[in-house]
Amino acid sequence: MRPTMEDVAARAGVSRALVSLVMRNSPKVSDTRRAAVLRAAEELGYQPHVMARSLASRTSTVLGVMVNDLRNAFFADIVEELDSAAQAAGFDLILNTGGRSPTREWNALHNLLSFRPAGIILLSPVVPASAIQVAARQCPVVLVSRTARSSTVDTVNDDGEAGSALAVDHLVGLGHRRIAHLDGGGAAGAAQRRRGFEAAMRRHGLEPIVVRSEHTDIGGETAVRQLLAAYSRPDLPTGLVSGNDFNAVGAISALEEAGLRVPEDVSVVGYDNTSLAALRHLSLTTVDQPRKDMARLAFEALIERVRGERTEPVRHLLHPSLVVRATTAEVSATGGSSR
Amino acid sequence: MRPTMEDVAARAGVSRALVSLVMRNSPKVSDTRRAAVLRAAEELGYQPHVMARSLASRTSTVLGVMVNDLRNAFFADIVEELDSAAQAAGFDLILNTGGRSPTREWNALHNLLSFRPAGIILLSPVVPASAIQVAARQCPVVLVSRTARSSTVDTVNDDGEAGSALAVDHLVGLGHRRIAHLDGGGAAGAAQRRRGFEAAMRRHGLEPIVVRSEHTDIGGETAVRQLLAAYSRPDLPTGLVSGNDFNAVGAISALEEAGLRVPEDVSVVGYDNTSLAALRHLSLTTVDQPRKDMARLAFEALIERVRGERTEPVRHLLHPSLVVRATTAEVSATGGSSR
DNA sequence: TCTATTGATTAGAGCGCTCTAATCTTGTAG
DNA sequence: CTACAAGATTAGAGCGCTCTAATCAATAGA
Repeated sequence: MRPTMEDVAARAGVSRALVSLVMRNSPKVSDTRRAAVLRAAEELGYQPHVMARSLASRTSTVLGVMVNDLRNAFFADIVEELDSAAQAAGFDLILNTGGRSPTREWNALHNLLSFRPAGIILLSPVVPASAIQVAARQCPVVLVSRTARSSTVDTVNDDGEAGSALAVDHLVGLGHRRIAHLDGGGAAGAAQRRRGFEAAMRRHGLEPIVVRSEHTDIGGETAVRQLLAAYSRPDLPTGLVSGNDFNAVGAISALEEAGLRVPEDVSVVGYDNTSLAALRHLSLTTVDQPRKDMARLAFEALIERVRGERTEPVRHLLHPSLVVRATTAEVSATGGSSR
Repeated sequence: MRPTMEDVAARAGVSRALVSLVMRNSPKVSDTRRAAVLRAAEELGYQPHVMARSLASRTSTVLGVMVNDLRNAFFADIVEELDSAAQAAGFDLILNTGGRSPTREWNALHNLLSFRPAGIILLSPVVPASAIQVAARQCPVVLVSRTARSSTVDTVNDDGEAGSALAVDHLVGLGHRRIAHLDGGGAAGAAQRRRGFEAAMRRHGLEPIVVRSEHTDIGGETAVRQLLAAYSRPDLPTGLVSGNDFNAVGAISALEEAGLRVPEDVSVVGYDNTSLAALRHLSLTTVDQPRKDMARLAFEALIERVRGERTEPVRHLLHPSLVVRATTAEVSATGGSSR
């Protein structure tokens, strides 16, 4: 059996309560006793039992994190950042996945709640708002990559409309006028990105072209094939704004397969600035969401609520930035197409 | 305050103990009472408090998972799989990251242990064996992608030597004779992969060429440049076995930059079969570690220990397989080089 | 010398649950 | 009708800790 506080107390010749004070760094302990307790604890290899502590103190150091899809590097980055923030602040992360299914996610959420965590962060959840509301009644909840109306939950999002606009402005600045958006269908944030694209195009007095697609490389390929079938070469869009990086990679494949060069014939912009985009082999121009900042803001918002320092909801809308790499260039003299 | 068992008991007009039995699906409860309790619980929105439960029962449903690096899709996949296995078996995952630093990892490990978890799974840990031993004295420990001698810990690894051999055999079968390995330096499993490469080459009566590199795309680029500088074109290796997929992608970039075509002039094989390799744009021939199986075996091994069904250590060494895609081809008639 | 006063220490209740052992109900056999 | 086994229910201790209030020791003031 692992040593308990009682064991340490006995060995140090003090009471359990004193050991408790030492373990919590209370200032009202004499140096002599503190040293004795610390030594006894060391000798026994004692470690406080967080669960017992949390039960007795009616407070929790546990933060629940639900990730919609860990495989998505975007969330993995956020989780890493949350983890280090939590560690620094003395909190422990409990993590689980929702597997993109509302049912599984609902289960996962329940599991988290049964720990009576101090707070919960949901990364791009797909459960209905009512489920989130249920959770919010039990502890502070922060949503990342998902909006909410409820005044009891905070949200952190990137401004998808601004992100798409960034991409469009960049392409227009390079002389492109026929620009298409390969949209992400029902994926999180896809609608925003599409709206931003359309608005930006209109602002430039251009006609937005939208191809329904998906946030996968296959989706990008298929969409480009559709584009190739629908337009004669001289009329083909010279600029593509993909819903995300995977989609962009697929689009590039299909373009090259069709004998079109990137960026000489067609420029392509991705979204998310995943590690994929940064690969020199691809060197994808893409929109970067400030992941670190998003994670940090989410964490801070949560902690503020946990500490009861704030009751007003907070809505962070972060500004993305454009990372220009090698898949975009000035539209060519020939009109950027034909051949 | 959230309702407790006492509240449910009061509302259902029974004792707390009875509620406890119902919550644990005990068969020795009359249907009438069970229904009453369930209804009361429902009405109050009662949920058992896992921590209190674990404290009282002296058992834990918590499994600790430490991930060396979540950003690495390989581990993300394993975690996802572990999560679903855990959920199915009624366990909860507590996760944290070591950030590839032994110190941070040691902290993370301590945090996990302070939950008195039922067991711990370490994914490619970098802490010293002694630290693992300390953990193993507290609860069952399973190591993934790391070997151990201690009889109290189980391990799950892929057979890196066999994996490299697979790559070599494939290339030799395609007629390649000058084959180089871009090794992963100090990365986990890199030594094994190199040994496997060397052994396989010798088995074929060929001289192994090893370039010290890293498990990154930059590493792959640099290594190929070294190769290009060291060999005249006709003598350049026609086959490359990279330490992992990232490295392979970097290698391909550098080759193409130098005017060499993949796979016409040089064939390249990666390792890990990350989602990267599967992108049609890259279509990288690579060695696949059976991640799902690895996760499942790790979970099973842990649960067996947790349940006390086994005390003998278990050493799973999984056989990788080769996924042939588009970056390898028969060595060309011209000798596979020059020009 | 005696009482405040301050700081250090401890007793003891209790967090929400489980578990053992005891108690209460039945149903059934004698 | 009694006795008793089997099943259903509950009392109560206790898991490892925290927290309040009480106790104790030591110094200072009168």
